Amino acid sequence: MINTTKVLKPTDSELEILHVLWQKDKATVREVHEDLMQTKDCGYTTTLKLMQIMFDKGLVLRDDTNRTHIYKANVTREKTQKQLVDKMVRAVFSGSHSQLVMQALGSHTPSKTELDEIQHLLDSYKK
Amino acid sequence: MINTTKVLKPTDSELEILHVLWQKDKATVREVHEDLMQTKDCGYTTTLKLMQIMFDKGLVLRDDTNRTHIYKANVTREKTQKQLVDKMVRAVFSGSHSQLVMQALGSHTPSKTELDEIQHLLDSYKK
DNA sequence: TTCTTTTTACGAATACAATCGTACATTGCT
DNA sequence: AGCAATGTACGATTGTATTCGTAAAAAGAA
Repeated sequence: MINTTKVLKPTDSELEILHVLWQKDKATVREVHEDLMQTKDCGYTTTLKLMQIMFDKGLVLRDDTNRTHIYKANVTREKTQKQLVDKMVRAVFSGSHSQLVMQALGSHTPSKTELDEIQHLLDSYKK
Repeated sequence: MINTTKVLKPTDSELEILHVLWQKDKATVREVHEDLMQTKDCGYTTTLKLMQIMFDKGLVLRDDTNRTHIYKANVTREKTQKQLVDKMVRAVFSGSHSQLVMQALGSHTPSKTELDEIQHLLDSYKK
């Protein structure tokens, strides 16, 4: 039996594309590329190639019924974030989640709303 | 005038070495290697080469007075952690620190002590 | 139909991280 | 002195991420 549940860790560029797909739900290469161009500068075929690689890896799905393929993320924002945070906790904070929390909290003042959200989560642990 | 204040982002392997150096303060390649071998498997020259690269990058300092060089971290744990967390916040959480906090907090139950630490930091923001 | 545009597919170049092998110098032991 | 062990330097290899150029097919415009 082959293990097919291999972890799919997106690279930095792949993450940029996933952000667009998470936001748009479905999109063509052209649409993703136009969006990316707002913040980064690269050729159309670069975006295309990346999305093809992501398809090979299983990071995205695509509908190739028509000539212009429609792409869709095949990993959720939440799972991906959790996966990358866990990796960072292990590599940078020797496995201590709360050390990361302290660092992230300490380097940026949260707004009132954010403060409340975090407090609420904290309270749920206190019981 | 050359800009010498370039950001030094350690790679995963370099980070492993930095952890050892942060813990030991000063160490030889041999000492770092022995330590690393507890968790990873690679040859001595691999560790040596990595530490030489880190020296070239300015990530570590070394005393080469004697044949056996003594290495020392040239970046602090705190600055490095902050730098990597900031990068992750940008790449994975679109710049929202509190989103990262929520994710890190939500995926792992903190101990009583950790809870108190976080609460204390939170309280300092509430005023 | 003919020319241009759009799109996919794919090979190639470049850059960097990580690993190792080998050469050579120094140290210490017999 | 002779030899093994230890250490540094450095080139070579491998793998992966990123980027781009080019070819070919399909679609659309003139």
